[in-house]
Amino acid sequence: MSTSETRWLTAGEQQAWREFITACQTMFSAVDAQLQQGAGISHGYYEILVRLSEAPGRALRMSQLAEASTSSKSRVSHAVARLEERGWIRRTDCPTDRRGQVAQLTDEGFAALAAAAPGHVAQVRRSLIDLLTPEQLGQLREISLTIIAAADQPRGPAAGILGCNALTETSSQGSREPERAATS
Amino acid sequence: MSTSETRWLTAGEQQAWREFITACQTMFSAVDAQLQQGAGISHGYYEILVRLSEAPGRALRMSQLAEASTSSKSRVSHAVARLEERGWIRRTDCPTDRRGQVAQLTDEGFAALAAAAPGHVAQVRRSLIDLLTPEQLGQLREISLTIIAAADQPRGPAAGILGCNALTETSSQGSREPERAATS
DNA sequence: GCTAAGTCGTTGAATGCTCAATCAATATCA
DNA sequence: TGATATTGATTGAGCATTCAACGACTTAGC
Repeated sequence: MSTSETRWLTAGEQQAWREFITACQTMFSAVDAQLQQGAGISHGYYEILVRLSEAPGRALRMSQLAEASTSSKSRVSHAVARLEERGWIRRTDCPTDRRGQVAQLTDEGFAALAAAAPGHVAQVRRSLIDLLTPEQLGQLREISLTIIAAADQPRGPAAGILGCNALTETSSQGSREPERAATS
Repeated sequence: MSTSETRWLTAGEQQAWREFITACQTMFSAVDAQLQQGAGISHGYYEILVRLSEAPGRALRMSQLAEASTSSKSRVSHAVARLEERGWIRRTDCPTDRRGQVAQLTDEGFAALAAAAPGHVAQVRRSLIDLLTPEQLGQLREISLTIIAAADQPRGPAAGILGCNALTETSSQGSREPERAATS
């Protein structure tokens, strides 16, 4: 509700934003398509299987699984239900908390994951890793960590005198055409 | 079908990949949430409106709209149908090709976009632009363009002697545990 | 001109995600 | 202890996206 003037994106910022979106779209759709084709599974489901496979006993509480795969409880609940139908995951009652459920990767699930992994890794190389120099990979890591850190502590409007904008020059273009500033 | 050994990701590569995924998830979900809350619209739909707003006459053929928003014809078809129900887009027959349809942003649609833009831009700043130094923004652009370019010409297995992997050291860890190599 | 092939766009089914509502079990606290 | 709040997880409705199939039209080749 603040009355502050909108700081529209500069041309360069806008380009960066749009190119970034396009890159993500093409990359993730390629990864998704490969997994769908090679393993009949979406990337989201694949992540769930991976997190389980890495957990002790290949088992996790539903909440922990949700957190580990950075997704909602609801999503995990639905997904695990589907994966249970396939026989890749088994759900059991948690012994220490009678509200809880424990999702465990079955041997079939583990085998399916092991079968899917090589094709997926190859795709990840093709779509990202092998495209970048080691320097670029480091830069990307740095950028990713910055984004994640900012999301973890979403500081409100008052974040010190300079706020989080200290590094960027204000564009202050006045009121531009909405077309040019809508950013995507 | 090739019998080549899988080149698993190194620890650093794996970290980079996962952090990148997490960053994208958190960032896009924040952007999506803001748009949903502020304008009752998903980011995908917002993009469609933006592309139309930038087109001459605020109108585009369905196919061009699909291409401009890097999405499938089917998706655009469904989305435009929904946006037409809201009165934000109007569909008319194409005068030069009787198979074609032209989607045009209505005044209501343009007004809705103009109303949504400031909040969206602010969110994009908060979630990405203002978090990065100008150098980092440049690096991100470079990386994005590389990814996009690679997707445009998905060269087959034979891409010259060195292929596209010339820049990366082979990890060649033998057959690791599937858990450690599945990458997410 | 006529057929074959390709393009434009829509449709419906299947799948996955989000949101709000719900139930059951546990924590909190007076 | 008893009332209330909180947490763990599921459910179902609603919506977006994908995929394959289709109908309509156009283009290319002969």
